[in-house]
Amino acid sequence: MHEFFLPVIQRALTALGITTDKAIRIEQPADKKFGDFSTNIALLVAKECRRNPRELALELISHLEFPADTIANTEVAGPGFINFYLTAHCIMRSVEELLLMGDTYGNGTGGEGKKAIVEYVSANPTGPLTIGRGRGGVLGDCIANLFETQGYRVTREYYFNDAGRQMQILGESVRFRYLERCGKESSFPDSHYQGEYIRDIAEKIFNEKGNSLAEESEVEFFKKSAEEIIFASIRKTLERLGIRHDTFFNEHTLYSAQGSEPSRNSAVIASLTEAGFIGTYDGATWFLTTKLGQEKDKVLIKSTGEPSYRLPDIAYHITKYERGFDKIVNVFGADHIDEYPDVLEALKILGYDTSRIAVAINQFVTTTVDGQTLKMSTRKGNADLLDDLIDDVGADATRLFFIMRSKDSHLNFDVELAKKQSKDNPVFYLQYAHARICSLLRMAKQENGFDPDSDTEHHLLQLLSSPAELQLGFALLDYPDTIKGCLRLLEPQKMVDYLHSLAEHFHRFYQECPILKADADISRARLFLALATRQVLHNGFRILGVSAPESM
RNA sequence: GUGCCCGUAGCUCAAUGGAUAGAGCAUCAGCCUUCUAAGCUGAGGGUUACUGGUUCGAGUCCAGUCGGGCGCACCA
Repeated sequence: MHEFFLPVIQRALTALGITTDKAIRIEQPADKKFGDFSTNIALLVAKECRRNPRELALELISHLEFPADTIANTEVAGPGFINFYLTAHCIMRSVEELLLMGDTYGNGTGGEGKKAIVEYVSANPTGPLTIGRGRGGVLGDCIANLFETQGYRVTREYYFNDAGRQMQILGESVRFRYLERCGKESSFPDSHYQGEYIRDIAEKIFNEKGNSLAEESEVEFFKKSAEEIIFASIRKTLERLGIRHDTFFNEHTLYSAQGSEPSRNSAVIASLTEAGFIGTYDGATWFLTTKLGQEKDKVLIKSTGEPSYRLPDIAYHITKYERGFDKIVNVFGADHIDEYPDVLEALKILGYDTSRIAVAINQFVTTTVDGQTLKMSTRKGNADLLDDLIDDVGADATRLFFIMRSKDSHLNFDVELAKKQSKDNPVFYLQYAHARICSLLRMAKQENGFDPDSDTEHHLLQLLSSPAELQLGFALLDYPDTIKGCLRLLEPQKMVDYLHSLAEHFHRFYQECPILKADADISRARLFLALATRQVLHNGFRILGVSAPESM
């Protein structure tokens, strides 16, 4: 609805000869007695105009010109708010349009012709996915979905490294377990991966190779096998949540020279050297971030000659620019919080427009079972596995629980609650609304021959006028703005809240307004309203990646 | 010590600088001979951790204090 009000208010301001750099904002008052929509523009500009805000608001009102039969009333209230009340006609007209748009309702055009990349999960294949990773995975997936609604061509990317030290340790861990399996003495180090899955991998190798590798001192085979097996399991887990990446970017490709061209890592060092931000001391090559006011310089190439993770990270981001992405979104957990500012600084120095980059950081997940908090660590092998959680509570609850809290808040995942097949579980409240509508439509077809595909007299909606009907209709109009709000903040949680409140409006409407038992025209009008609600629930569920059950 | 996040009802969490701080769960009281009661209606429950500041207006912004989480490697 923002698009509806903004130009009208802007014209009124111009008519009064007021220019301001303050953004006009349209908000929805919490309390309906302050209107369906409201603006504080008079309060904002009053000062610079040296005017009384109320008087200014009154004058503004007289210059507002809305299309016929859309605004029932405009008033000035409080210190100078301007409150607007929509007509029933306006609300139901919009619901009619919604029905015509169907699956595309809520979509925008802001991203047409643009490319976006969303990078998420990006776990190295050292072990099965943990619950903590799941939160970032679902968050990233939803963000990608949100960008698609605006017309962006979205690439979902997974960045990984199969060459670092952690992978080496992984290989060694498997080798130790394998030797144990062969009946040999092995002193498994505390520093290595303790998880049961290491034994499973060793077992698998033993079953295929017997003890033929017992004398093998090279760890390479064990590492490679482990990587393959673990990666397959990660992808399988993600698939269960409906998360599919388009591209898997191997960090190691940044290390090797391309024909006569130097490696991407070297190219970064060369450019940063040219810019004067590279120094060498203590046997290492440093990014001179102290020049940018930071406390310490950051190592780009270790004294061993290997790049630290920062260098390929910078090189990696350059590829995102070179691949032509207009919007670059990175999703990661709070433990990587210190990582990206250096990357941004380097990109800035190298002349890249870092305003294209948006970073979504999700805080940690603590899992509680029976009120007990579980602490996790992949290394120690006592991690909560994402797979186990999905087994326990199902994919829908897993996804919804991960995004029903703001990404900035520490998520308390109550496994007992998510497991409950009862109304305590918020997943059911949303899905129930959808199932209820489907059931209603089935019955309408059976008993009254109502068929949404051929029955298109949507104008009957104009017959509806009760508060429950209008409030539901009004809630439906919020959906497009909700998407935009989610995108602005990279925060799908707002969609969960919105859908919850939409479901609430529907249930109230359902309670108060007989649908199949009403007079023929009213009955059809209410069916259209229910149909529109189902459409919006359906569209919203698709963004969240939650299923829309037709019966429960 | 320092960087980032958080501190809001008994619990889990909302609230683009706006008007009387809201939901769910839990507690209590109502609503099914009627389209799915996995629902609806109502009640109680708050010094928004604390202290200052900015402004017409602060849970929100700024400074400080106190608590909790996560980082602070020549690991990723």
